[in-house]
Amino acid sequence: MDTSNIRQSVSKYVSLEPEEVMFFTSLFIPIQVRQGGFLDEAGEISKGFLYVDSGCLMTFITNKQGNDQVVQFSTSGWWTGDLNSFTRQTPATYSTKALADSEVFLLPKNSLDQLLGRIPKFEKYFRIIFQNSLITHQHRLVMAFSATAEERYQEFEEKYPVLEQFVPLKYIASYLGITPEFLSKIRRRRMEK
Amino acid sequence: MDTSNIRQSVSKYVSLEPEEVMFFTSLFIPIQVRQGGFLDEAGEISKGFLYVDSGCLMTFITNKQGNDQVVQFSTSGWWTGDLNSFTRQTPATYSTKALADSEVFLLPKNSLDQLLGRIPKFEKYFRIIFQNSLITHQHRLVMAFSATAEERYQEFEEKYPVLEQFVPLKYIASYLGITPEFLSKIRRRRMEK
DNA sequence: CCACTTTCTTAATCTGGTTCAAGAAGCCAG
DNA sequence: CTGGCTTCTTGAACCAGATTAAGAAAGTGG
Repeated sequence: MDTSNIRQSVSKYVSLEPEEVMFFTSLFIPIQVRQGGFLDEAGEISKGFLYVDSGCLMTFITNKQGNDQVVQFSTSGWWTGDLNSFTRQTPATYSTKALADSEVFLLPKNSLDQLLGRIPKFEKYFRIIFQNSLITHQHRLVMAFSATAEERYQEFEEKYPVLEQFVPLKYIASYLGITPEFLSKIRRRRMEK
Repeated sequence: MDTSNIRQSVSKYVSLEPEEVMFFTSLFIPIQVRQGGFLDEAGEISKGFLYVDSGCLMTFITNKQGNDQVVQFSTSGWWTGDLNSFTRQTPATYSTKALADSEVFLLPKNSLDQLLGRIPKFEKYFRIIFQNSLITHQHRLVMAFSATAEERYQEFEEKYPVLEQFVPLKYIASYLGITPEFLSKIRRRRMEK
């Protein structure tokens, strides 16, 4: 499997020596997963942190009522996984599955520890990854509380036009924090205008 | 102003040489702020990243309807600020003000850049800070979408018993994503049981 | 210690979004 | 091509929480 995508992602923030590149790419476990396949399952300890090379994943939690609540969609170039389970090696609350045939790099906990120990520059890389993700999450939280479902849907469409092509609407509804029925209603209201 | 609190926070994740401690403490600007005072204001470029040494701050956004939507409360040992404005030096969307007389360390952008350049160990420190904050935000998002206001209030009380002592209820309501009137109703419902 | 402002509560009414139920439309696997 | 599964839509009844308005309580500054 080709590592050019992830190497480029890293080189956007830190520059590496050739032997460092060799080392870091050797730590990843490449995984090919078919649509519907799972990469991590709630209840088990997270297998690792996940880099999406191609395809699309969703990370979600199954709540008490038995509904899947989408926490994040991840397309190529994104990291995902259950951070808490991963770092503390405790049973995961989130599951991650493929919404399309995908190519993923899995970075197990001890590999990340090795990586950070040997090439501290990766601390910077992940610091920036987490920082950006944090900014996004803060924004989503504000939107969840102060925007209507319709406004959230509109922003979603503008931000992730590609996702709308192939992600089932019920998952988009879940990501937006509404029921599929209501998303349907919003979409119709739209068409009528 | 005493830097022992923040030095301890850093030493929890990275160990520093004495001269490194000297350097990093020299970069912070200590600020004393009275209850109600502002540390950052939406529209302006963030003055810096904020470490709360004592007291309590709240970071919030004023939405179109003119209501303050609380993004975060920060008590001693917490970092806060408008990360996006801070890193990109663009006008802030969030404001930060003191909910009690507070002692704060301000770390301006160029000081942080210097710090990370000279002592890369701080990349690790902030990587962990952001990572933990991200985990918390993901959880809050899930709760926002799949728990009732009452459940969220209960969790808030369990997690931040101290905050409830002195933070005005209207801000707690805002943090929970509900109106003060509804929080009032929840509280009464509680008492009656 | 008194006016003024802010916070908190209560109650009535209203609404964005849910729930339930059922049909229509896709989408495979055999 | 077809039977069965999952997704999507529609509509009616319903509910969690918002809005509006008004009074009570608590700060706070002069």
